[in-house]
Amino acid sequence: MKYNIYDVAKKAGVSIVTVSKVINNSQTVREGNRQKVLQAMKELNYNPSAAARSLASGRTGVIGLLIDNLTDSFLSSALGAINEYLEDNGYFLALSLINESKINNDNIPFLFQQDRVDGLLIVSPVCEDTYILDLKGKKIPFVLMDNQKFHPSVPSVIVNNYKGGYDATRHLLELGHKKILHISGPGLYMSSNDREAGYRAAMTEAGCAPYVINSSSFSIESGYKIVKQLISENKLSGFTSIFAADDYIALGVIDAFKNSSIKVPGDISVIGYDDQELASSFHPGLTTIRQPADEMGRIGAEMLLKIIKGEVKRYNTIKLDPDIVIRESTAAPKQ
Amino acid sequence: MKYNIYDVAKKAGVSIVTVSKVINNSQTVREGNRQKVLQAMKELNYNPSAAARSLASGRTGVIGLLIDNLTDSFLSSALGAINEYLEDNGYFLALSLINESKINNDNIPFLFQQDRVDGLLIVSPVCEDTYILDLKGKKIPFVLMDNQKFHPSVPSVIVNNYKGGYDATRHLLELGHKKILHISGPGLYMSSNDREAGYRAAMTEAGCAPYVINSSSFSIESGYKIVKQLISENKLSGFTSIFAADDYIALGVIDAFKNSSIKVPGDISVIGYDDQELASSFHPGLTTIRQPADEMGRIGAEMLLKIIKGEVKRYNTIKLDPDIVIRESTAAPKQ
DNA sequence: CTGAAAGCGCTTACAG
DNA sequence: CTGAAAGCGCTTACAG
Repeated sequence: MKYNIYDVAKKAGVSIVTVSKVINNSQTVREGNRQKVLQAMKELNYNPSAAARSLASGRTGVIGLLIDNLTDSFLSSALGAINEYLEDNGYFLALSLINESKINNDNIPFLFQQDRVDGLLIVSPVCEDTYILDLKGKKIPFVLMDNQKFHPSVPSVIVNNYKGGYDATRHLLELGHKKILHISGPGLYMSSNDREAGYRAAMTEAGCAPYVINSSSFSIESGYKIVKQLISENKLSGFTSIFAADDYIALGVIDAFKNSSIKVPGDISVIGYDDQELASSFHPGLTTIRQPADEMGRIGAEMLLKIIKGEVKRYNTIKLDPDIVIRESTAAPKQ
Repeated sequence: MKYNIYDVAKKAGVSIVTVSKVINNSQTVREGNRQKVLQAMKELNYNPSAAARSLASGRTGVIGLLIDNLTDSFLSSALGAINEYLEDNGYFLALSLINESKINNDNIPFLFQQDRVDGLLIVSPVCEDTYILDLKGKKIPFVLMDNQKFHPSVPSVIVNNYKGGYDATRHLLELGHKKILHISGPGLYMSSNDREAGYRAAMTEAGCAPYVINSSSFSIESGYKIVKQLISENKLSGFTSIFAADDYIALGVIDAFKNSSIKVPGDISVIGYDDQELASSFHPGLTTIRQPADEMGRIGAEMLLKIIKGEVKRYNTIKLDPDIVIRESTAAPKQ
């Protein structure tokens, strides 16, 4: 019941080479023959063997994706775009969920085997240095996405976090806020530092003094705790708005305000970062900075395929700009 | 620089058959030879070609996973367990993100090709009937996980939603609540109906009258809207607690209460379902029913491998029991 | 326990 | 535009 390329060739009355050419969309096949082959393939319900094609051609048709966290709706959205682009181009996606903390030289991910994948997409790595060298040594094509550090010789697509931080602050400034508190993300992440730098630049430019508190993690709990402590120490007075380094922190901040009967945005405005799915779910809806996840996914996948096909020589980094999404959590300060 | 099995055989001073046996962990290799082969493989940094192995053996070593949504922390946790089990057993995971609404006979997912995968894991399908037939026809082994309908002839691992609904209600009853409102999930899902049935059984058993409102979706927004409307129509009075069909609904419910200055659990208790990551993030922490996601993932993956290896003849459905996780959102009713 | 031989199903120069 | 031939790198009976 399972047919091979010889069965198709016989049925179509051509050689297997011609069948192979039809399978591979080669232009050098007479239209009449192409039709005969197509017809035969259909009648036999023929599917070329992926293994045989890989073995003969040296290509696998699979792209590996390394990612350590899927709960993030930003990543999940990027993943959707990647998957779509890849399928459209005849590749398919193999997943490696990694806990980066567990990676070391003895424990190189499964997919890092030359013949398993044609290329690798590495999403939001924290300690990318660990494998960049390994990958380069093995000559496996790869693209970094949403990476923290800048690697001049590695193709990557990242988001302009400086601009995001700047725009978030500008939004608050334009509403009339002057005392704006920034809750920054973990210093481990370049994105945290960039967002903070954007905030500082906007503040300085406007002649306002920056105030920054550091959050130990991008989490609801952390935002909640920070605000609770600020309130209990009475250090919040004077601030009319908060720019949180991400939506989770912002959500925790707002939760703390709700539990303390402080109105958002009536008493204080809050802006987040990422436009997670949750940002629009609670009331008030969270004003935030949207990262172009879909675009990032598509561009990264596109870049990788180009590298694989050898259409690209110079590796470059593409930096995408975020947008602001205005909802209800920000408003002009009370007079 | 890329070596094959002949290079290893020559270096080790044995035939390629012996090398192959070492690769495949065959027991019939003299220990001394095994060591020589292992040594040679190491020195040459040899990796067997996955494509060649697939072609020769007819096995691919990849398991396809069909899933349509990754933002759910329940699924994401199951996925982690699946991934781990599969890697430990030498398989690797190919992902197909599908929008089930787009599936039809002309648009059968990519992975449904006999020679691409050794088997398929189908997680939380809504309209599984569409492909069960297709898959059976193609004789691709598969396991359904967290499926809605009961398919006697299909191996699957599901969670006992009836028991979850019953236990959630019992918890409230035992705290002393009598007027318990249930916000049920979309009727499209079997899980919604089962949870509701569990609720009704517990209520009836306790001699309490059930009250059910239907939520059109498992979402924060929906829970929020329902409660806001209940409050505005003054229909909430009398109820001392709410059992929401999932955590998202519960979170929306609590959010609405916060915005209306109704205290949880002081004025009203709320229990959710799923133990999403978010359940413990907000204040008060949400009491909820935890689904054994890890266990489900591992058992499903295990089942599939057994089927693939032919170790299983009878297909059966495994039903797992959920646990209750008690946090701060439930308490005894006010006197 | 070991190995010679056949075969898995394609693709890729190459010659025509 | 077409096809004969070689080769991709393994696994699997089978015989010894």
